[in-house]
Amino acid sequence: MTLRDELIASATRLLDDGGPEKVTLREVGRLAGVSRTAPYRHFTSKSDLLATVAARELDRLVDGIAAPAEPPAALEVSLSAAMLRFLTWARNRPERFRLVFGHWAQENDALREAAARANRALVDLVAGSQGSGALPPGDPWNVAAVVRAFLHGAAALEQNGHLLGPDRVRLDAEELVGTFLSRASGGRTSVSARPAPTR
Amino acid sequence: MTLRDELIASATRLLDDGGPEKVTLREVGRLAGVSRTAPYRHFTSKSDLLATVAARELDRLVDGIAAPAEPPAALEVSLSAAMLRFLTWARNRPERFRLVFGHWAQENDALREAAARANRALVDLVAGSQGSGALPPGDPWNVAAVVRAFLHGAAALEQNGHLLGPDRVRLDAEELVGTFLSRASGGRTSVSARPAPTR
DNA sequence: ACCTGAACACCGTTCAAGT
DNA sequence: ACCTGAACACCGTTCAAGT
Repeated sequence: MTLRDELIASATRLLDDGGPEKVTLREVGRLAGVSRTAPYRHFTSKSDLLATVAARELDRLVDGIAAPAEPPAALEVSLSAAMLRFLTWARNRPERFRLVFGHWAQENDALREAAARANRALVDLVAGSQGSGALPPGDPWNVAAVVRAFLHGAAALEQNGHLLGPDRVRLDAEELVGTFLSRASGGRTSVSARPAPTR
Repeated sequence: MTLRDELIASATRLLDDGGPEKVTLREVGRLAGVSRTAPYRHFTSKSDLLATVAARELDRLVDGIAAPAEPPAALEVSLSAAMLRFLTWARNRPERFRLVFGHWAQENDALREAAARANRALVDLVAGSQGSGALPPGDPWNVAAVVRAFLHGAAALEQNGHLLGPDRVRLDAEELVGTFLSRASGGRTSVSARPAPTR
């Protein structure tokens, strides 16, 4: 394991522990057994280090979510399962979710590439679901963007406590997936499968 | 105008200019013609100051968006117009959008109250649209949460550059509203009204 | 009651210097 | 080629002291 990888691992641990502001280069270096300026030989800045963490996590996420089910499932079930898996990930790794899908002023090549790959995987799932009638027809990029927006918002609002029901009861993001999909399909299907837990 | 209001105005200006990290208490004080520790007589911390800015902006937003149209419009047009207005606000005031709907660890009373008010306004719009058939039936809190999640995600992903079409063309959040609403209503209506610009 | 100036404990980043 | 230690220019926050 190279020092670069060690630094990424340390940064990820600190991120999970207390968000980006807890990821100080001093502590990252200390955890890797190195000085506080050593990270600058491997990353141009703290922002660059975090972008690398984000890119790695997004790649991992796509691998975990887009993996074919065992045994192979119908495509609309795959879409629903993928959506639920995404929400589970966002809930279990809130800091990573916020980092990966947060605000990136100057973008990192690896992160942009990972985002494009994630998008393609979703478009494929959506197109498949349209073919089987679980989603209505229409430009798959547009429909995928609606799905993506819904998922992102559900995860973000749940974390921020903005997903309120009557009397400030917090709503469950997973429950919304059922509402979303049944409305989107015009009542043609109703899916309520629970996802296998992501690692 | 009290010093407290002056500090809020200064903080808002700095926020629009360069995000929360540009809102330094030193500069907030300087803009208000006061020392850098003076804000601590009016806010317990920088975070408390920002929460107050967020609460004010959210109140303003609800007033601007939930205002009855002139002349009065059908309810489903109101919902569509409100959604488009929200997206316009988020695009024109990206830092305020991120602040208001960002991560709030220790919540502020005023902000929580403003969020509840915004939620109620949306639930009313959704319930009205269900009554006129523009949205399918179902628990209005659930349907409103889906609408809210979609809107939040569309605004956030557009800002983050994650809303990609084929060949990395950036998709238009407003276009997605049409897709979202026509799918949600099961093709019963198709709305494409453009909103009046928010100030 | 409200404000100030100095001070404290942090940051990210740079750079000359070491091996 | 890679790492270090000191230094710089910032932060938020505290606190004794002023009016």
